[in-house]
Amino acid sequence: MTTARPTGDELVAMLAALANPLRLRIVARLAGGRDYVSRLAREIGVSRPLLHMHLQRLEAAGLIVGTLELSEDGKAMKYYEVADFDLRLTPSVLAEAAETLTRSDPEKGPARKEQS
Amino acid sequence: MTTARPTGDELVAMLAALANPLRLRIVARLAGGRDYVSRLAREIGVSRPLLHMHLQRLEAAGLIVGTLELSEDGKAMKYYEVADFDLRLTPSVLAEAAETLTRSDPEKGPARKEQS
DNA sequence: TTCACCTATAAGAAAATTCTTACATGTGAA
DNA sequence: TTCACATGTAAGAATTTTCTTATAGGTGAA
Repeated sequence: MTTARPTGDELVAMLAALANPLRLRIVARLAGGRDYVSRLAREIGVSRPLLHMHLQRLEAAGLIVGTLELSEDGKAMKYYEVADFDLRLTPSVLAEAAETLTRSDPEKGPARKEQS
Repeated sequence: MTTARPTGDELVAMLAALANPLRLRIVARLAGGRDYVSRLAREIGVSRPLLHMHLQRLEAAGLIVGTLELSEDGKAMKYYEVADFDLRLTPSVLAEAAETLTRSDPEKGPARKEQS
């Protein structure tokens, strides 16, 4: 199971990734089984470039995982599947996560980019 | 406790409301006790109009509740406190929520605004 | 009256997100 | 070769979100 105690920044990234109807439907679809990009695009009814962007966002947040595989007839297929996450959101959980936020903190100067 | 099974749209609104460092810190602060707008703005180090906007966003999502009260010396004070929510995010929970999404569904036409 | 508090909103700049269109690569089969 | 698949990225438009600044109203006390 993925990170039950993410840092504040990680949590924000996860929430932001899920806070979008299309991405929520993508996760829902993948929860029913792994799938590759082109097929997923057809099923959901979205252009491939757009889906590609959303998949990257979800993967960056650690909510899905992609694997590049070769099909029997030699085509490159990128399969995605959901990560087995389990997040709980309560006021106290959020309060704890907020303590590890590094961005947008007026006290410490805003949004220093983390380096490499 | 607030809505353990929100609709897809409600869930997206909640996640969007929490997917912001400043709003996360607002919730964290209120988790430690109720507070009124001006004081909260000073403590967090944000302008009042900006805080006002974020508070509205959080309240619209049902994560905090505001009450207008009169202080002893007759001033209007708007107190906010956290709602007692408890959300669990797993692939299957999200899959279920996604079924009740009304916006951005290519099949049914995108994002019809709900009326009144 | 003027000041120090409290509330709220509007207007516009700035920045981030979302989406489209176009392009480039590769494979196997007709 | 050309077609039908698969992958990916880049550029710009359109939209939304974030933030600042300015404005307006209220109370009580100096």
